[in-house]
Amino acid sequence: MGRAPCCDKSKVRSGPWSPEEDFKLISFIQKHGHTNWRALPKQAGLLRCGKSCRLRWINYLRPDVKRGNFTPQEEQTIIDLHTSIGNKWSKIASYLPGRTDNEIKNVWNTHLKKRLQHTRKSDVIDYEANDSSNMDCSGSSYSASSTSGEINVEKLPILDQAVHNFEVMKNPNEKHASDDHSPSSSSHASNVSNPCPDHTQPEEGDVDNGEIEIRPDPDLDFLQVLDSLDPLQPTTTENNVWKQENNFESEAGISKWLRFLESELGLTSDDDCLPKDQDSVITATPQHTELCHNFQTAESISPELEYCPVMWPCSPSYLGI
DNA sequence: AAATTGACCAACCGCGTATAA
DNA sequence: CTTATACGCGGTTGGTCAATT
Repeated sequence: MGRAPCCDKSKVRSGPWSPEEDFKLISFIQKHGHTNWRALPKQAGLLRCGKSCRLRWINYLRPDVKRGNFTPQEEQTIIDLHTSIGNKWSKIASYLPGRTDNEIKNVWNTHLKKRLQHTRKSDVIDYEANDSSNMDCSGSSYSASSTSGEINVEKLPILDQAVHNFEVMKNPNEKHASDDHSPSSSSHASNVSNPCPDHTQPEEGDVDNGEIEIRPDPDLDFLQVLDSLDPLQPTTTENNVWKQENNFESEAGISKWLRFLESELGLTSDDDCLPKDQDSVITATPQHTELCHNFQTAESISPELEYCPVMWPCSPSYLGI
């Protein structure tokens, strides 16, 4: 006799999430939070099981989730912690703010494990060739020190290494004893107030004079719009100026942004939601206006899309900080 | 150009555990 | 204390896309 299924599989959808489903989930959690995952799908009007909703939220939709490539410091932290505690992905994730256990697990299985296996083989070859005492690092000798410019923390106890790496991530601007300025860590220097990798950074081919190319794609995923508008994400020089002008470093500034976002997306139905004083007015860049237009076009294509025009909660407790 | 292979990652599955009744 | 329920975690799968043959 097997375990009872968590939900009636015949009545729920599975597979990749559509933008509409994402939108419904975000809207619901914005408004009501997530106290009961099992009841959430029904209340939110989603044909998904609660587990699926939870996973989608935690791994992808959560506002503080960090996307983009892992930094060498993050990879080193994963390696060190895995050496110490094994496949405790959620525990490892707790040392990497914004990273999910699923993402870390994927990175380990697809990149780091293979890299370590390769490095271990190299170590054996080196050992046999040199017949020297290069094995006294007992287990951590295979750390990714082969990458030039890595922090040389192999001499530290494993957990101390992890803590060290964590501190480096938290304070990328701070000078650490063995830090260098390898190209791989240049993102830190350019993102002083936000150590997150810049996944909104235009890639080669998308750039024209340093500006993001606005694609007139009516199906533009609304999350891309949100990302592009997010003042917490480092983007272009123009956006940085925009962020400074609007004081987005403060909670009041973020609140202003959210009001602006609602207004631009046409989510406010009356003047009550609009800024009352001049201090709350945000100046939009042309690309923000364009992106919002794209979203509205996409929304008109999916009329069943239902959005709750509520403020995105910004409190640390909501963000799980 | 078509077929195959491999890498990547989002999502699913089932088990262990915490908690409320 | 026992049982039922829900959540969280770790292992695994399957779809997509790019590289290779």
